[in-house]
Amino acid sequence: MDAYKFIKDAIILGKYEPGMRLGEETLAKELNLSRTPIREAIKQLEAEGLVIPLKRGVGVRHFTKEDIREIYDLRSLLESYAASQAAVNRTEEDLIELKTANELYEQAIHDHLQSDMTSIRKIVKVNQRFHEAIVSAAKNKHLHFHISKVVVIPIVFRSFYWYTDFHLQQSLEVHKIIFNAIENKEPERARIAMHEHIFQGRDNVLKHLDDIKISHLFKEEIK
Amino acid sequence: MDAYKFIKDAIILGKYEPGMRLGEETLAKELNLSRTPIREAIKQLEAEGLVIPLKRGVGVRHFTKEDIREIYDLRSLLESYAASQAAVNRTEEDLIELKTANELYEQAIHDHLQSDMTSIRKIVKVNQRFHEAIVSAAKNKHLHFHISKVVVIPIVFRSFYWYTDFHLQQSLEVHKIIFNAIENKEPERARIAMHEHIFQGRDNVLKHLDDIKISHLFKEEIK
DNA sequence: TATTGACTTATTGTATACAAACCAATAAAT
DNA sequence: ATTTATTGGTTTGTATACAATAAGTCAATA
Repeated sequence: MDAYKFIKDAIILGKYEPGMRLGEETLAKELNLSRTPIREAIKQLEAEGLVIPLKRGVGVRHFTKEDIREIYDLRSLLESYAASQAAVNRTEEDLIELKTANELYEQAIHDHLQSDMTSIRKIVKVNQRFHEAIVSAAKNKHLHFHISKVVVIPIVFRSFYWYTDFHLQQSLEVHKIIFNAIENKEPERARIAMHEHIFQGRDNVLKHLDDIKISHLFKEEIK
Repeated sequence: MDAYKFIKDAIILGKYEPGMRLGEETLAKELNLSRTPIREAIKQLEAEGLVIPLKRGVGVRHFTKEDIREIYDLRSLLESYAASQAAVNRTEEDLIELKTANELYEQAIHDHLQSDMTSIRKIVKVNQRFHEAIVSAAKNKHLHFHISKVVVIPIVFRSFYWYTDFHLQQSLEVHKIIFNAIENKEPERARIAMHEHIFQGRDNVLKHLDDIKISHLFKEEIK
């Protein structure tokens, strides 16, 4: 298996504690590979900022509350812009994908049962699909590239864990507004709605993050 | 010497043609290193998008006119935001650095002689210092991280080559406006000025880029 | 008891050898 | 003549060995 993907997934799933020292040898054994491909994977992950060099070896990067604030600011800036550009550049195909993603999202929320992890994961997935569709519709590959790097981080600290039914309902409404604005080619309305949407998410996360360390509440869901 | 730095500098200086196939062995020989550290460097550069995997080996990424448009859009978005945030978060120290950078910029432009490469490079350098100071003053490490990746690319295709005296004079004026806005804590004015500034740069580059390939007009300046 | 220094061990950095994949060119067959 | 197969050389992918360096440990001394 590909070392880069494996380690990245492991980080996203929270398999490794932030700050925890990962030895090359250990990772190599775990993956039945030699150190060489492991090192390359790590270099890539370093360049993406998911992993940092430690005294000896590397560690999953530990994100502070300050980081979270900064990342959401940045993400909001980028995705709001993507939404506005989507409203300008979207094709009919984009619109179809957007519509599908949103219908699936509505469905997933409808089917959702409080604190059922399977249905939460489903929601996370279709939510990602909707956001991805918007970024695609914006037709800017470089924007896309950078957003994809920024978006990973909230996943690492389990932002979705704190979704409440109220928040989900609210999200659904905003998604609809965003879709509508993009459909009707109203960039400014799309931008504002997206901005609001992401800040709702941010506030929701920050509320639950008063100096608890964000680590790993989902150990059981890791194979 | 560090392989990552070496190769990156070589790309920025235009030592390698875009799309040109770079073999690991060749690079290794050039640097008196084995392939192992070279491969790591390449993986990092790939993650930054400066280099792409080719049929055989890697190549310096070739940026099209479309890329340039996208990159400047993105850069403008990010740096305008940085300017507005700088106007909010700047400290007194930031202000001093900003002032210094701007005075050096004025000096450099004043000393500038048409098409003298040494003085052009001087201008480029202090210009970078000014922009860097703004991003620092914005106090958002993640924003900083992504801007630094975006900013490299215009350097790769020698945007400064086409600076005219008129453009330089214009730049100086805008720099002053930006500084002023940040000093007086006027985020919106800073944002707009920065946006305008970067778009002037963009238009200037695009004007000169009608499907010539941007490659490497400065071979002689490379050791 | 704390601190320094030497020694031991663990971990990364680099080189190199070999395996696998790939491209190209040439030869054979239709 | 055109297409397909085969083979040779080049280039990357992976493993492994060894060198360099940093960390940890324990004892000796202040």
